Amino acid sequence: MNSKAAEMLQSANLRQTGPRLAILEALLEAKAPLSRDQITEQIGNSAPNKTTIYRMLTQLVEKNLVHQAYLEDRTWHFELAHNCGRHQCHPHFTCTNCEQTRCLTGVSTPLVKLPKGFAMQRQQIHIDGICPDCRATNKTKEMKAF
Amino acid sequence: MNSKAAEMLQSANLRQTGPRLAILEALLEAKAPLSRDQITEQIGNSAPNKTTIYRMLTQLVEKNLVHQAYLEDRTWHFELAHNCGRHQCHPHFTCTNCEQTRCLTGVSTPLVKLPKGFAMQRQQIHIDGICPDCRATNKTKEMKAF
DNA sequence: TTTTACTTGCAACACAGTTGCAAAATGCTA
DNA sequence: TAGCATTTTGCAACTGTGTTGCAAGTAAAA
Repeated sequence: MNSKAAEMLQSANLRQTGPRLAILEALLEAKAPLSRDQITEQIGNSAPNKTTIYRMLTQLVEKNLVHQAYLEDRTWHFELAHNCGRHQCHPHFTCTNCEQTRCLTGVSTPLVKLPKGFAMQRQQIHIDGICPDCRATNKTKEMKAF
Repeated sequence: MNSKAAEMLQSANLRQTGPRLAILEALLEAKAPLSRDQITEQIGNSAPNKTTIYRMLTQLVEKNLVHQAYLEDRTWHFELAHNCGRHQCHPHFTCTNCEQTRCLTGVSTPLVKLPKGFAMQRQQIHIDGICPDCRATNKTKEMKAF
């Protein structure tokens, strides 16, 4: 039993229900941002309806417990709001070969200096490239010309 | 007549057709990345079918004449590949009040230093916030808490 | 002008995410 | 503990961007 999930629900003033605990536990175990589909898969047979998952995630985002990023495969990905600064999360890296997205939590990422008049709420950095695994095994389908 | 558009088609080895010239001219006139819908609107009555627009944009992206960004309103936005470095375009700024996206071509944006083993192909920076116009007129629907 | 290959438009489709509503679960109150 | 108001859930139908297959149209080479 993961009581961290229960704690988080309590701190967000949300009722403790099976579906909610399952979704939070999936996010707690994840090492990268998960799509709705990946959450369903991770939970398995007892996974809640997709509508429920989206609604739950929306609530968690509102409570600032979860961050969402919109990736180029046209799906939202969700992750717990750990390791995130006031104005930005860590950067995300998507491998153009294996198409996995991972978090780069260790790298330094200065905020862009905006021109006068602009007010920043959030800065997101997204990097495409080849991940170490794919480079090592040299299984790249095609090295795009860059 | 915009002969720049014709030139671009020639350099890309693409036949000169009405729809193609119209799409390119729309992009040439634009001051911000355009969605497919905005391109249609800009061209007006004689706008090509949406399938044609998507196919044309895909070709232009392959020829590296156009860059595309996937914004949070779930649509691709396209702009000419001007002012773009080898590994990154300028950052994009989306106002959370008026929901307009604009290019920040003047700001300095260092590349993130990736951990060992990662190879960068492209870095994209996206910033959410309030644009000067909305701050000046103070018409913000709601200032999100940040 | 003829021919060939490329382009276009249409209709049908795919698919992530949303909405309305009725049924079920939660937890508060008596 | 039983009853009740409120929240949560699941289902089905829907929305809207973007894609695909195919037949008809067009550019430009021969």
